[in-house]
Amino acid sequence: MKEYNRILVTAALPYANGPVHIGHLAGCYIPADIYVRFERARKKDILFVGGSDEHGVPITIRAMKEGITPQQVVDKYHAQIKKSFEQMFISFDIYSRTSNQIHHETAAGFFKKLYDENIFEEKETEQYYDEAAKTFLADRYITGTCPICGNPNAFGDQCERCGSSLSPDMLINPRSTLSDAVPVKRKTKHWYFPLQHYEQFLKEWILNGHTEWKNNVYGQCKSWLDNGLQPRAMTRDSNWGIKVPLPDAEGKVLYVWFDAPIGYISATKELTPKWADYWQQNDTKLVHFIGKDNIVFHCIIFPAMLKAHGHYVLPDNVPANEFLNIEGEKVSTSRNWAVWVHEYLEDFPGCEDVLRYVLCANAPETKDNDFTWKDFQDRNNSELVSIFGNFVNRTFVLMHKLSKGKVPVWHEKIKDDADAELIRQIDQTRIIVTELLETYKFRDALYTVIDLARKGNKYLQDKEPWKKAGKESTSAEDQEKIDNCLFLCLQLTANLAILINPFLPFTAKKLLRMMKVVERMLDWENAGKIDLLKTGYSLRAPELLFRKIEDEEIAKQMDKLYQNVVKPDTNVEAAPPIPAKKTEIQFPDFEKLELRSGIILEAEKVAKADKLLKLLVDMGFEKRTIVSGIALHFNPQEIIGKQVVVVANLAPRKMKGIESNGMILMAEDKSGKLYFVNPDERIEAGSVVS
RNA sequence: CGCGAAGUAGAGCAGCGGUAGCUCGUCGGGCUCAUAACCCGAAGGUCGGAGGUUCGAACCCUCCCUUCGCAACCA
Repeated sequence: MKEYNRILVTAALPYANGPVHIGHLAGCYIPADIYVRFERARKKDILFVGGSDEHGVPITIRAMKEGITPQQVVDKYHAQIKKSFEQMFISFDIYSRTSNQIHHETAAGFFKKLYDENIFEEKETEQYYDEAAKTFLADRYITGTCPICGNPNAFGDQCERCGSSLSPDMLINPRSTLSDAVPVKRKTKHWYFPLQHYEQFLKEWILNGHTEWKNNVYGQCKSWLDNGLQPRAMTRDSNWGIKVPLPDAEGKVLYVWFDAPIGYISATKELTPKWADYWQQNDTKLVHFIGKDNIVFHCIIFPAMLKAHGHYVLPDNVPANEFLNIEGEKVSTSRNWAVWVHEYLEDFPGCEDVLRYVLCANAPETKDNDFTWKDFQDRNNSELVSIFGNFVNRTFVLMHKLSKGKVPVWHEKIKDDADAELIRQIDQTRIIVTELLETYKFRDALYTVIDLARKGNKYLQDKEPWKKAGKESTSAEDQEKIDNCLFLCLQLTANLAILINPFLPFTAKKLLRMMKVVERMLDWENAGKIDLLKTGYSLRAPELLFRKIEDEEIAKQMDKLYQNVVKPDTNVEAAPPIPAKKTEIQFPDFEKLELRSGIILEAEKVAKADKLLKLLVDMGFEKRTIVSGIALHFNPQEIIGKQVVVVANLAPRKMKGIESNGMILMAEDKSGKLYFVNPDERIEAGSVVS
């Protein structure tokens, strides 16, 4: 393994378009923080940088909707997010923001260098433009009728009803979601980053060089690399973002995924004049903590950018987590199906570590996991309170009862097998936890620490010091046994403080206070030692580390979750009265349509497509193949012989490799059920409809 | 459509060719210094489904199903 002399840790930049929820914490901030605290305790030279991602179209749209400026939007959420992280003790060395001057300069400079070296390809394309909102439209902001299933509210990139991926050109009657205007095509120029030139390099670096990366990360990278990389536009038409630093680039900004990862660099610059050591010295270990949706940007695009720029180090690892669901359903900020961190902090003051614990113990490290309030309560009450907290508490209570509140003497001569085994376990735990943390297995590491407390409980139970002390007067021999037992339990408590510190820093602090020792004791090199608390040292009275969480509190949270959720809104589906919204047309426009009646002769499902039926329709003068997205509504057998109306002069289109020559007219009710449109009596196939 | 990841007891996970296991939870018993730990015992699984390879499959192969992610939002 490579020797590193310094470590740079980044956590994904949260988008300053809303508050953070527990999925964000579980995804990358808690794992990153655990790792950083661990390495700091090992006295490594390590920096932890992060910040808010404050550019991109959704912010401008939110600003428009709320009638404020984009800057006001990001100011509000940046402050809120930063505060949530601080309160959760996420120990960033700097939490910056991409709207900073220094970031604008850094990102623009990065772009300019690539431009000057002729790395970009300039391309002019036609894109939809909203003349009312005076802006180019991202695919997502164009809606229209889905050509596959007829959903009138399909988006330019995807139809959410039938799941087909689309491009804006495929939409029938496209409209802008911003102004409802009919978008027009306009020419626009953009700068493309030729990812394909870095394909060989990336293959070598990742597929051969980083086989240790997590399955989900490695698999995703392999998939991209095997499919071949394409040039990717690194600029956008917008006025909110980092201006493209070229003379002929009015109204152009950097693509957010070009700008955001450079934010890691800018934040480091802002933090320290020695930033270049962390980014440009080969002996730096760069680690990106992210969620799975971000894998491609951190493993493919950003490294390719860094490589193109030159001089920069590439990530040593990208331990991406999967997603956290809540009560069985995926987090949705728009439906308000989320547990917001700022609300948790209000509802459970002093329980920051409980959330840190639960989100780590149940972290989505290998697959999507589920957060439930019941699980939250159980883990708190049985693991934190009953096992960890209880061990510490009974140790302290016994120490005050049986050893006058002081660390007792250790009598080496009567050390027995149980003592030796406990000492061995303490050191063993240190070794295992160290290795697990080094390999980003935080869930297992945390379990191992809790398990040590469990072993402590067992040791105490087996020794039963309270029994020996129960008599009128305790014999000297018994007192020595009590001394040894409590001595080891206290040393174990000190070790627990060190080992739990990366995970539960508030708890570690409390333990320090109870033991009246300084923060330095938490240095990782002290783990495994059994002379951390000196004989004769008097300790404070125990304070409870954790409190029980009652059923009512959980019930309250469940109510809150279910009451505040935005019901799948029929508004969104039905609100825009589509027919009224279409622009008026002239008779010649209508005349262009050739509508004819036909009769379905054959119908069969199209293989490997859920929604498509392949139909053979008798048009009188000919028989035509038409592919129609109605398979979810009709069985092939029952529609044979059905009379239909066909748009006969629609340009042919291939679907699933079958050429479709026309379109069957269907009517749809509010529930989405489809009905054939046809003459109310049988007429000759091919008859003109007008 | 395709690609990637995942699907093992109520929950969370391990096992990845040789009798299905761990933690929590549930039920019964013992013990009691403590925010009821610890000990003993029990219930609970056709290891997503169907085929195949093998003396033997949770594990290897094939097909299928479900969930999540996937290049202009998103941990």
